[in-house]
Amino acid sequence: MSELETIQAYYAASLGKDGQITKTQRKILSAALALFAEKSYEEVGTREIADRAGVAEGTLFHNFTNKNGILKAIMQPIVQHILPMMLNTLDQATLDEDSQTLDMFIVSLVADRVAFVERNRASLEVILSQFFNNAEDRAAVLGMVSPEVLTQANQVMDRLKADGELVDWPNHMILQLLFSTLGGYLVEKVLYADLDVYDNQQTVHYLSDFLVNGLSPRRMPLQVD
Amino acid sequence: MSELETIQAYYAASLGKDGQITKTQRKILSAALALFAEKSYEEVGTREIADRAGVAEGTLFHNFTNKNGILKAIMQPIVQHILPMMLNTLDQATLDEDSQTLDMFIVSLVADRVAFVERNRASLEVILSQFFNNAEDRAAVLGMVSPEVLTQANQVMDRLKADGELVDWPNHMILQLLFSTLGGYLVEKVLYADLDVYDNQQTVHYLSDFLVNGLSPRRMPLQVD
Amino acid sequence: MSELETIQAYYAASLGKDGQITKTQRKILSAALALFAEKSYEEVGTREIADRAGVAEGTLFHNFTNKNGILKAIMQPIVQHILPMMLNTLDQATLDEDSQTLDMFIVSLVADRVAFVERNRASLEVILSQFFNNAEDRAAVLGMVSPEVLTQANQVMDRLKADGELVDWPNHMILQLLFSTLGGYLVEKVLYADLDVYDNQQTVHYLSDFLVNGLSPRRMPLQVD
Amino acid sequence: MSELETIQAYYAASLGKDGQITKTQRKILSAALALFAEKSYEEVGTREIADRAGVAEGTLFHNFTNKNGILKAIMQPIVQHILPMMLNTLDQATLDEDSQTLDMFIVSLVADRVAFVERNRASLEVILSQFFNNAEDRAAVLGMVSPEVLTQANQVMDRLKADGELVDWPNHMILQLLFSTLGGYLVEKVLYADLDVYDNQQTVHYLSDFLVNGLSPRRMPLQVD
DNA sequence: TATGAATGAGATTTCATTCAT
DNA sequence: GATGAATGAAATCTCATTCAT
Repeated sequence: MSELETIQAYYAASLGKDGQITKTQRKILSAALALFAEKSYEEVGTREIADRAGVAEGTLFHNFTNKNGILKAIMQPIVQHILPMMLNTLDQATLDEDSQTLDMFIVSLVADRVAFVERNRASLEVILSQFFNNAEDRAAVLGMVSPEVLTQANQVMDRLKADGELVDWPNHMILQLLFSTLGGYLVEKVLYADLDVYDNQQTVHYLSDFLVNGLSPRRMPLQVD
Repeated sequence: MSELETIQAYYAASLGKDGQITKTQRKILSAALALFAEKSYEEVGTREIADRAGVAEGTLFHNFTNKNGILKAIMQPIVQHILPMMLNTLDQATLDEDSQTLDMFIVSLVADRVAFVERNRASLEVILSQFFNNAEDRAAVLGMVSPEVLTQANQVMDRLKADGELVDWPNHMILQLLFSTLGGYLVEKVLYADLDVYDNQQTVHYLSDFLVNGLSPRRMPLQVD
Repeated sequence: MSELETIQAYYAASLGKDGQITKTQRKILSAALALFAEKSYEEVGTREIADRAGVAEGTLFHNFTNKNGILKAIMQPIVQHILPMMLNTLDQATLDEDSQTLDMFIVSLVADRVAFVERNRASLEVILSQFFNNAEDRAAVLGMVSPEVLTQANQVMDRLKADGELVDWPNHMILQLLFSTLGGYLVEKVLYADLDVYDNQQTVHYLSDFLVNGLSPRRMPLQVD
Repeated sequence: MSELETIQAYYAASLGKDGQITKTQRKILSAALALFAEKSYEEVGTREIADRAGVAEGTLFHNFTNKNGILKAIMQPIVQHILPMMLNTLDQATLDEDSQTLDMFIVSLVADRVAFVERNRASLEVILSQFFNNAEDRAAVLGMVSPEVLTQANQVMDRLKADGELVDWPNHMILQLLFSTLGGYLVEKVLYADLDVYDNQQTVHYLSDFLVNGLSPRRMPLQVD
């Protein structure tokens, strides 16, 4: 949970010489992030970004190579950290204790994700939009799932199955259901920032409980004809 | 399941005078659909559509008011039918029998959705992309959920809860989990058309079982601290 | 001498589908040629070309891929024909008669070149300018001298030397002197279109005579210390 | 031959207050000269010059009024000295002795030019390029030929003609042929710096011999029909 | 109905130049 | 004197749309 700082904190790493982000760059990124979240990347013009940031249009290109460079600077930190982070927790779970149950594993996983979404709504909205609109960006996001991490995830799932903690379905399907549940929460949160009906603790409870029950081993499998 | 025809079938209704769709219009819509699915709406030019359709650029504007009109013609039938359809099944479920269980309800719901996604991959890819990229289109899609339908859905859920068939969580959260699971499947299917690992029957089984178990009433709720 | 038509005649080959050059394209090329000759390629804007041609700026790009495409369309016919043409005459000279003298060879060579320059002053001005300013264009022009043609030229010179018609210097140097004399005439003509002091016949006489005497075998070589 | 120093030596005169050129200015001019020779004036940006010179972009404008000021500083010394120099030799020739022959006159003329080109290849490449690309710069170069010098040149030619040393053609044409031969050598040298086939002494011999024979009085004029 | 040349507003990007530090 | 971030005008090019044929 220590790694769940705000995305803004990562800007520094990808910009400026010594990890320093200048005031101007912050103004530009902030304006661009707001606009990209309001509309879409394609619908926002560089003029508009410059105006909102209170700088000249040329200044954008003095600080970023491209209009696309601005987008990258917004996405990069998330793309470079969100998935590793999500999968790092998996790692933790593996190492912690052999006797770990599905409960504990899923609860900690969900809690981290919920907190992260909560803190980075705007950036995630941009990423989400790009993910579905731009094949290249999609590839970038998905490319973060390294083979090793997948192997690790599979090991965790296999162990949980062997321990009788996890339903005996293909790992691929289990992952899909896990991502669906978290992704659905993300979408809800990102698109309806306004209506914050439930508090986070409640949300963590619902999502975790749903996943644990949905993925626990069955006594009697359901019959489909 | 009777309503699960291909989207293309709806084109006629939204075009031409008397529900007739001309050969030219079909060529254009078909080319545009393929291109919008390959890239994104913004990245596809009218020149490109005309080329692929084998007509002149001007012809596009004789048959559709706008470039956007082409997109609408592609989305409209889905947007006007998919959600009503999804909620119609809810309706069916309500009316059928009082003694219905969560099992039966969810299985039929999932089966219909899976079959529909299977048949309309390309169109759904376009809609999905637009949904996350264009606030207006998103509103259009979401606007389809009429208050009456929501009322209906709530009634079903309330009845299932009263019958001890459904976990006693807020209806809003239950719907979110339902849509997440189906949406996750949609995304997987739409983005990875290539890798068709599991057959549909299997998929219906996994999704349904996951939902039924996840949404069944608990004997002992999970503890979160 | 039959090939010395105006450059404009070659435009057709490099444009339009069936060798047809449209009215609009002619207007654009004509305006661009005039402007490129007045100023330089870099100093002429597309707006300016469009204005002078009496068309919209977009029309330029409807008819040519690039601003550079316009330049190419102006240069291409010359580059593709001028050097082959110049060297064709060499070919003629070789084939015509064995008994040919340096006199006859040079006179026909010079006469053709002079007529050609006379007719295509503006286009040649553009080419000349590009030749000295753009490495790529220079390569294009020089690339026209195919190895075969060089071989041919060398054969002619070797034969003339053997016949005692040509000074016994390296072929490379003889070619340089030939091109210098013709090139100097070209520059003079192109840069000072106004002052047409001498008529063409006179010019042909001076250049030819200078070359013949300069390149005839020596009785007594000049001493340099 | 005493005046054939390197162009760099003239920089001092046109810069700084008292003919002093600072270290920074030298760095800038050196970088700019290299770049202008590699590409063309228009294609080289101030950023690029600054980078190559190892100074800040702003420093360029502290030392030169303009980007164009840098170009001028490079060209000025040549333009202000090369032509005067070339014509000075004419002057020398005139004054030296009455009994001078065409031979001796041309040999000394050519030898000086060849040595000069040899030493100032890069600067001359820039000038050559500008000469054909920029009307203003061309005027500047040509403007250096003062009427007096022309008069002087004409006197030399007239005397040589009277002495039966020079062919009886218009002086204008004789000058053109002289410049063509030297200019052709310049172009060859400047554009193909790499392939240095012949040594200078040989080159001087060829060029001089060619000019002397080409410009000696004829016994029997060539017939053109 | 279909065509495709023409349009012109608008988008991104470059670049010489300024100026506060 | 030197710096380099900021500037904004101008340049090239794209693209949905119109309209005469």
